[in-house]
Amino acid sequence: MINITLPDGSVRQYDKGITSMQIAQSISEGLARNVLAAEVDGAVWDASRPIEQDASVKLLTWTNDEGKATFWHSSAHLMAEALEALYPGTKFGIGPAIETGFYYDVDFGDRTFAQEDFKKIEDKMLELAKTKAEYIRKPVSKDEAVAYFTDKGDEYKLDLIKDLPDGSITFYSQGNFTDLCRGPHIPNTGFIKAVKLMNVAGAYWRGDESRKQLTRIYAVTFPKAGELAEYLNMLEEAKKRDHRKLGKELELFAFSEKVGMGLPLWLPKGTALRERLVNFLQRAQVAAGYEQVITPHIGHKNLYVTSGHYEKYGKDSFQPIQTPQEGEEFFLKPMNCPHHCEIYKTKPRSYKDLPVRFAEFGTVYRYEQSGELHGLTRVRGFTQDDAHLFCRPDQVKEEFKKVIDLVLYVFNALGFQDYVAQVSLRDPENKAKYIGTDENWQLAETAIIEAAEEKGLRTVIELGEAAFYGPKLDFMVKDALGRKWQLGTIQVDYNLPERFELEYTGSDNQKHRPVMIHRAPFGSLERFVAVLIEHCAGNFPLWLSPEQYVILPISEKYEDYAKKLSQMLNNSDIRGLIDFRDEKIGRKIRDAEVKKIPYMLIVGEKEAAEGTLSVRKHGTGDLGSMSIEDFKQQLIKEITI
RNA sequence: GCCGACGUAGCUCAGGGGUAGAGCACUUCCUUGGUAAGGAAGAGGCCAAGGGUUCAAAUCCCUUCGUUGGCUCCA
Repeated sequence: MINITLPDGSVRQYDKGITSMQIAQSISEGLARNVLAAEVDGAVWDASRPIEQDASVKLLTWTNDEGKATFWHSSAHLMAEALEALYPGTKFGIGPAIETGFYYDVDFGDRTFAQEDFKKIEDKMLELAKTKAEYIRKPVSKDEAVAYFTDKGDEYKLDLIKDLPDGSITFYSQGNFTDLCRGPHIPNTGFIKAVKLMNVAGAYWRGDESRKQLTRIYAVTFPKAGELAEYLNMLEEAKKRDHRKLGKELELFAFSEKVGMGLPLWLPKGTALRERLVNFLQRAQVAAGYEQVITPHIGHKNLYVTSGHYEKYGKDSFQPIQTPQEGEEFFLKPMNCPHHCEIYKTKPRSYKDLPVRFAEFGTVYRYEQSGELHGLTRVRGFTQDDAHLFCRPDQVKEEFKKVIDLVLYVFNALGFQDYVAQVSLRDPENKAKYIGTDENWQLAETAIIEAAEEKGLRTVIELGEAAFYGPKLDFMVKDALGRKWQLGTIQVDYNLPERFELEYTGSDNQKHRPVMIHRAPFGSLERFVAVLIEHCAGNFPLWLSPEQYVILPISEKYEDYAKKLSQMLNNSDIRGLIDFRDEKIGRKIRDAEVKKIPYMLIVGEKEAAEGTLSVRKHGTGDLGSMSIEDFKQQLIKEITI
């Protein structure tokens, strides 16, 4: 007999070799029907795998993330089986579960594969699922594994096996399909009730640009047909908040083929929004001891030779601007740091002066790969809310904490709750590729981790993700469609102070190198506005809203009153417009609602006579009538942040 | 940059070898109205650009540009 500890702490006794599925059955039939896999002493196992000794067991169902991942991973095998049945000779790369669903990288040889084939594959998968084929685990020796895939002619699997130690290799089979796989899997294919292929994409084998590109098929499956419908519906809803769609509808920004790809045009309303964000941050930065600076949009080649960017990015960036002067070259500035370093050098600095903080809303240009451009989140010309802090090594942590405070202040003011702080550190295996002394890195990495901890940030640590010049902390958020974007960033830099030979005089009267911290709470105004649009689905906080009200006269008889009202509101710095169109009030309200204007002020005979206004709030409805003064006060209260 | 999809009126889209359609928006007229679309008429397009096949191309083929889903990249 062995002792099985369940998550509630209870201990049950079973015969040696019991499976998680049998444990589930001993608890209830209903539970057994839903068990997909089990966590045994922390590792996820097949529900059918025998347990040979005392263990703690957590049964996994569709409601656990691990259960879902197992379900989707098994679905990937099912899809592979369907592909093999429909297209014999298909070779398979890897087919993991992802956040929602799974993919499989496959090589169809010369056959082209397109979305028309989706239906056929979905049908085949459902057909195979109905057979309730069991997923069978089989440990194999390395030789056996090699023999099987050599015989099958699948070089990708062989490539994977090459790196696996003998004795750790397992195969999983279901129906007519056998795959190299560590597992675990769901009990049988019958659990899979709904299938949807999402899209196809090219993906390099093992993520390496120099290797062959395979066809990656993304799909998602569910244990109930209704859940698929729900999921597709959710995707539709998410699309409605896509910043590219809302940006067009709300007339915030546009792109023009003639101007060039990835170069956003800010329309009047978008500009109004952006300027308010700029003013907001500028005020906060002044309060935090920053000094505003301005630098040109181009810089001499030598600036970037000194900074090292010329060597690293010269060929892959916008090409130099020539001048009538033979051999003279200027570059569009891809970042503001080198300019700010030169500002630092305009005079000798003492340790008593540090830290100094130079802030600039600096527009930069980067030649991003064409396939990378995406709405406002990835563009070729954008404005960073940049600043560079120059401080002593012993000030890094304190400065870091202050920057975190500033970022959190910005995020709070705009209602961002859902973000993760990603701390990017050196790859400990490969310290050679980083610049700067071991001691300084140690100091900076510790400072960042401690600062994040002391500020109570939800943090993930990524080893090897640091820039070559220093560790960093990025605030990551997700867009409406679940894609992750980096907003705020704080980076420590040992490289540029070195290259620009920045110094300060210490209390010992010796020259020392300052540490440079790059930081941008928004990241870039473009990306921030994009994420903000999606975050609030276009319903901006009142203080940011391009129009705060629209006056809707019942008929043209009340236009004079509307103008008077608008004048009074404008005098109190409340902005908006009047709908003079010859339309019925119902129509004007509808249009204002669609345009997401926060307040609709309806004025007619009654209001004009009493000197009041009838207020309707976007998305809420009629608030009744109130005096002009009351409305003004209410708005001013709401606007104050 | 690579793989796939797409590009028709300002917007959202239908059509599809025989020289273009809807709804909304726009203009004019009627209507002067009370909390999410009043009525009528009109105007608007080299069907992304270039080349080819054809008696005939918006439609089929090729190239380019742009958009888009991924991959790689992201100072």
